Amino acid sequence: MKSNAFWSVAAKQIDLRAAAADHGPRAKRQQNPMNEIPLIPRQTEPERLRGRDRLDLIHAEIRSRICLLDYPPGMRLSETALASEFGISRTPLRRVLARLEDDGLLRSMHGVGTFVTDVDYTELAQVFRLRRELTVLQTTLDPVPPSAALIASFVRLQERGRALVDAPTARAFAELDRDTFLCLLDLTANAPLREMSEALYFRTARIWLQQVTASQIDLMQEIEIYNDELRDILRALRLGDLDALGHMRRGHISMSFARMPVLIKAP
Amino acid sequence: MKSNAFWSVAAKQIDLRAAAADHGPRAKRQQNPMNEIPLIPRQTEPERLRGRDRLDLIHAEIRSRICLLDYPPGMRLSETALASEFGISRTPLRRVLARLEDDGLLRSMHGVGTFVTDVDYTELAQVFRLRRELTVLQTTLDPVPPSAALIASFVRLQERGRALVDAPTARAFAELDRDTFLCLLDLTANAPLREMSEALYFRTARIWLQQVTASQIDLMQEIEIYNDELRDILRALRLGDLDALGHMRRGHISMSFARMPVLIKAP
DNA sequence: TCCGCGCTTGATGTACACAACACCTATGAG
DNA sequence: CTCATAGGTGTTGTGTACATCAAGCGCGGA
Repeated sequence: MKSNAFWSVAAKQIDLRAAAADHGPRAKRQQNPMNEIPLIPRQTEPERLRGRDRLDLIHAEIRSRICLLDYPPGMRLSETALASEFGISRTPLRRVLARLEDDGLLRSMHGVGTFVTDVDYTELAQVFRLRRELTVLQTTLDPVPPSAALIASFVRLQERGRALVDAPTARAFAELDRDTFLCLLDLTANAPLREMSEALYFRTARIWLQQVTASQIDLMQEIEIYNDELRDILRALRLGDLDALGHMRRGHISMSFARMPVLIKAP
Repeated sequence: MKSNAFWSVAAKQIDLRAAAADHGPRAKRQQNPMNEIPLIPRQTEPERLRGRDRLDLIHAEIRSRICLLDYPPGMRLSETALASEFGISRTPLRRVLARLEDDGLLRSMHGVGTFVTDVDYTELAQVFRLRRELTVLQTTLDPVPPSAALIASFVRLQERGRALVDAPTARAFAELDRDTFLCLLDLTANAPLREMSEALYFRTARIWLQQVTASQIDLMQEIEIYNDELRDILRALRLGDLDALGHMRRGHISMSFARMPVLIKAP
């Protein structure tokens, strides 16, 4: 009997989360409209996807668990346990873990185990410096005029940010930041830039949450700053001034890194 | 009996090529100095590497074959044939192919086969625009002062470029361009930037060679232009003026794309 | 008491057989 | 003669048993 704990219990929140946040983990999936038109949309078991889509969903799920510290750095992941949880064998699961290892989130050692990686200061600084520059490119390289739907999505994000003041939660804040990032990724049509920016974001997103949890960063102050940032971005979005938006985000990212307490100095 | 045609016949050129060009396909391999110090350097069978290094070598080899058009776009690759050639099973080979698929060089379809991807004009233009910007970052983000060894390597590259005038070969030109690119990648210490730049380069490197082979680009003219570029870069290297180097390269990349005849317009 | 060696144990990595899938071809009905 | 359909055939994807490796543990000797 396959223990489909994931597909039955967690499928609801996953579907919601993935549908909203999964803008493009594999951007190379071009739509094949003629290929599969199920005459009867099998809603009896919507949880069982086919082929590569299923692995993409599992990839996004494990990545989310790592970035939300459900799997904290240094934790060992059991391949057999994960395989049985997702109802698949070790072979396809290992493909997912290999991708996560290429993303820099996991590291597997023969005979020892698969561990969630930790981020040292050097890597963190390098990723932030690169993200700082790529943020500007996201609004200057192949810019897409903000659509009404995008602005509407952003208004909802802003409401989530305001609601966060009354019920401050580090995890909800991290999810908001992730969804905001993915939403703003639609401002460029450059597919390689989108893929790389997304990979870079998820590579260090957990560090901030880690420090907030350790009470080394003031959560309320961060929420206030973030709401101001959302306000600024929405103004620029409504004006269609992508240049201003990009440079403001560059400043915010730079300051966000500056507010981080330096954990470990490079030796 | 394993048909070790690759490890015995092609091992020599592979070792040479990989040692010179393989600056870092997997940049996350941090050196573990204490782990393996073979007391007796097993030169009796140097071809059999262990664990992940072997897969990295196979990955670089297949990638090289794709970019040098040994495997032209649209060609079908047989998993069983490749596995037997490299003397391994399908399981670890499929991990290599999965990475190549993530790199955008392969596409495998269930029940049909694994094919070398073709690059359409939209993707080519997006990659070039992004590479154009990243080139500047390679000399401004975490710059490394050019060492004497780097300049010496570059002098050798320049000699190869001059020798190309007397014996013009598209393939040798492509190899020179690849080695030059990888050599200049040492000018930045930003590991994520290096990884992404390298991935982007190999994603579209074959298009130029494809067009030269089709006689749509004048090879001799390209060689002359390239030698001028190498001269300019070496001047900037000797002066230590990385800013000038980066912006000159940006201009060269931009013109290189402009000289390409437009194959297919986006529909 | 401390060091060293070998066994046990559990992990990842690999090989192989089978399932799922798509294309091709032949065959038969209209 | 044409078209549809069923089966053959070769491919990729998956499941499972086994090989390989490293860390922990216990035992024995110095």
